[in-house]
Amino acid sequence: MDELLEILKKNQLSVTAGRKKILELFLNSPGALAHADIEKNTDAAFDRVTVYRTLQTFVDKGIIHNIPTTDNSILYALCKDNCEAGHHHDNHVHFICSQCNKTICLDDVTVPEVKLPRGFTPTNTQMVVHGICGDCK
Amino acid sequence: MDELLEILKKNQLSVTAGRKKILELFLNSPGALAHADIEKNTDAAFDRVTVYRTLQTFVDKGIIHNIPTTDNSILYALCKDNCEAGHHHDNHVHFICSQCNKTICLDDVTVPEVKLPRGFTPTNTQMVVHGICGDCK
DNA sequence: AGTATATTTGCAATAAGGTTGCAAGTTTGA
DNA sequence: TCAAACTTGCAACCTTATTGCAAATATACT
Repeated sequence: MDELLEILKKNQLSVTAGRKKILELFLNSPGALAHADIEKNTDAAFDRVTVYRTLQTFVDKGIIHNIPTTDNSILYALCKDNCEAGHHHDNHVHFICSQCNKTICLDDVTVPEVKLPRGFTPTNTQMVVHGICGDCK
Repeated sequence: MDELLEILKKNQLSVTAGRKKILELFLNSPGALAHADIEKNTDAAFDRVTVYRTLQTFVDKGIIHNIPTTDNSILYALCKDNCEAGHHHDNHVHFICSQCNKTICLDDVTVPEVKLPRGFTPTNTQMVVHGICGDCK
């Protein structure tokens, strides 16, 4: 069975053209995508609202997760491991290239633990590294 | 001399009511502030545009830095150390409390180094820990 | 202190990003 | 194939952010 369909089925989502296309974009992208990237890559075939709702649905189901950014934008990337709804395992480091501006999931680089001051209880840690990626060097 | 004035002078900024008030807010806040927080705490005495421009000026001068967030908002916090324009040293961890929603600079917790895959050159790393802070426990 | 220059502010208009309600269109499963 | 459930697109709306320009303010100088 096609990987696309498999993912949608597994998450009990009905299969629509929009969801297939957007999920395909994520599967073919090495890094993260913003709402704007998706609109661009679909030639505006889908309504803005549909894209927003599809992304939200995917986040809710644990298919994608979002990445913190300093500028006012939301980036989304595939959850590589077995994320389930409401229970993510995206404990890898994200890399943002200052040159090409791409965001890449470093799936093999795990976020290290840090010792927090007394009283603080961590539940989830995110790490974003800025720099120059291999392609831009 | 007043700390407020000292900071503004040191950065060659003319001293205005807005800049004084906004800088004062940061000096009195244990954590990060969003644009909205500032508007709220100044009783809208200053135009929205002025607040945006003041924040941008402070970032440019290295007085404050911004913190990456997952939701679509920009948070700003004071640079504690000797940041200069274009050259920041905010290598500490940020903590966001899931309960009270405050963002706190953990000035004593340094961002650890991570080993990146071949080809990647880091320039700056940010780390955000989500969890429950001491006050909310 | 008074004044000229440079800087900053506020307003209005505009743009960008995101959300909601609802009717029409699709998908699913019997 | 058909009905129920879900998804989409449209329109309207809201929030957040940016820009140009004239009025107001701060600074530096005499």
